[in-house]
Amino acid sequence: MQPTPTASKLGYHHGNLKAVLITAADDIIREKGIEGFSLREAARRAGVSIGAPAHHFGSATGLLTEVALLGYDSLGGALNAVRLSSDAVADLRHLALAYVNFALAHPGRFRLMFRPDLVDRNDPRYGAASAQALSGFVTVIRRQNPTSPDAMAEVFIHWSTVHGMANLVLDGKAKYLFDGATPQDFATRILPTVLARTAPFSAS
Amino acid sequence: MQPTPTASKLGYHHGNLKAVLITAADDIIREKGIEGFSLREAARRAGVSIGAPAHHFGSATGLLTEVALLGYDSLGGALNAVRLSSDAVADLRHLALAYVNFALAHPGRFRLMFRPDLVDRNDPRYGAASAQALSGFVTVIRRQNPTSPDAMAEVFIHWSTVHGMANLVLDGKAKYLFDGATPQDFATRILPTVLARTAPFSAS
DNA sequence: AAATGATTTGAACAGCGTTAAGATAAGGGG
DNA sequence: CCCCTTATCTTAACGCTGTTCAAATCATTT
Repeated sequence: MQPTPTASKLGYHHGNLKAVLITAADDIIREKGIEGFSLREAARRAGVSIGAPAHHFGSATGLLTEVALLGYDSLGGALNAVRLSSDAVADLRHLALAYVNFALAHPGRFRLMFRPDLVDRNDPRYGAASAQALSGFVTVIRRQNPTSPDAMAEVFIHWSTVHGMANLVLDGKAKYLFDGATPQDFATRILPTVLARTAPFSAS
Repeated sequence: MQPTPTASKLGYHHGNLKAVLITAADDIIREKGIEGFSLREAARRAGVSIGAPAHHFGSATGLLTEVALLGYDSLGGALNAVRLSSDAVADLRHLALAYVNFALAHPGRFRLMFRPDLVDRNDPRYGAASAQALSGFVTVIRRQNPTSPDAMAEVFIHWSTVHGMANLVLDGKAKYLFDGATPQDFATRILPTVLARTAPFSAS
């Protein structure tokens, strides 16, 4: 089992404050978005004093970095949940759909994950979490074209496209192109037809 | 000439406070990024009291919205400065290059432009500014395929790709794929070769 | 039982955006 | 020319924020 201390509730030391603060922060971000987050509110929800988080995370960035890492895990989970076929083009479309849907389903987490001012990019776990989340794209590209020396360029292009779509939809920019479409419209109706228009990249 | 009042300097009313505050805010964002901005510092730089901006902009969002609109203008200028040829694929690559280079050259403005929590998306000028900035993409796509009913889908795909690239490079994510490449490396060396791999979309 | 080390508290500090009441200047109409 | 209206700016206050640090508390080892 986890090294969960016996005292899971109150007391001067209530055992797993660190974990409780992380889920509190994640809750706030889900409910009110990144801009609604504050270190003090996280402490309040954890039922602890305003100075307590500093001991575990050093600063607000430290706590938010944990939430962001959690976000990369869940994005990786969503992408790795798509069953790959033998059709690379179809696979890439499914991955794209999963990526955008993740952003729409977890806007707070998604936005935080790509806010360099709020997370510690030097955390060694960060690169690993990023790479793991993208492993699906790498797998498909590599399988489609095992010999290409710059398969990473193709991964980057695909990542850029889906990441750009996710951001533009999330920011409400798509409505300027697709007259007044809501994000929900977009995910269920527009995006599949858009993705159907993407062409496979020219094989090298 | 502009209705610039004679008193360009001090005095209880120093005439063009509104314009001065906008450029002060733009300066701060260029120097210290969006997170380094504060309404009070903008007031300080304009040599005016901390409550003065409220009268002209209502809130910090009001001032930042002006800066963002200025950003859309400059982005539009950069994109409209690329000379279009008769080769649609080449044109799209040049537009992509200009888009990413704009983001790298003006990271503060660029980030602000896509921060829905900091700008007033309901400002009527906002949609117009967005559309104008993208007009280059629309022109090229439309010319390549005048009859397509959903040319907007293709515009959206291109916009997504370049917007995603700009964000990923700006956030330092590209280094995970292109081992330790700096943003400068990326703009001058990597991006052109990456763009060379993008394929034209299948004509409908 | 005593000492050590890890947690948490509580108070303080500087900075922030916003608000409202008052001071100041500019301009128009008698 | 003077007064009055209106726009502009100052000043002070409120509540919020993240960070820091000495003191208090508890768990654990010695």
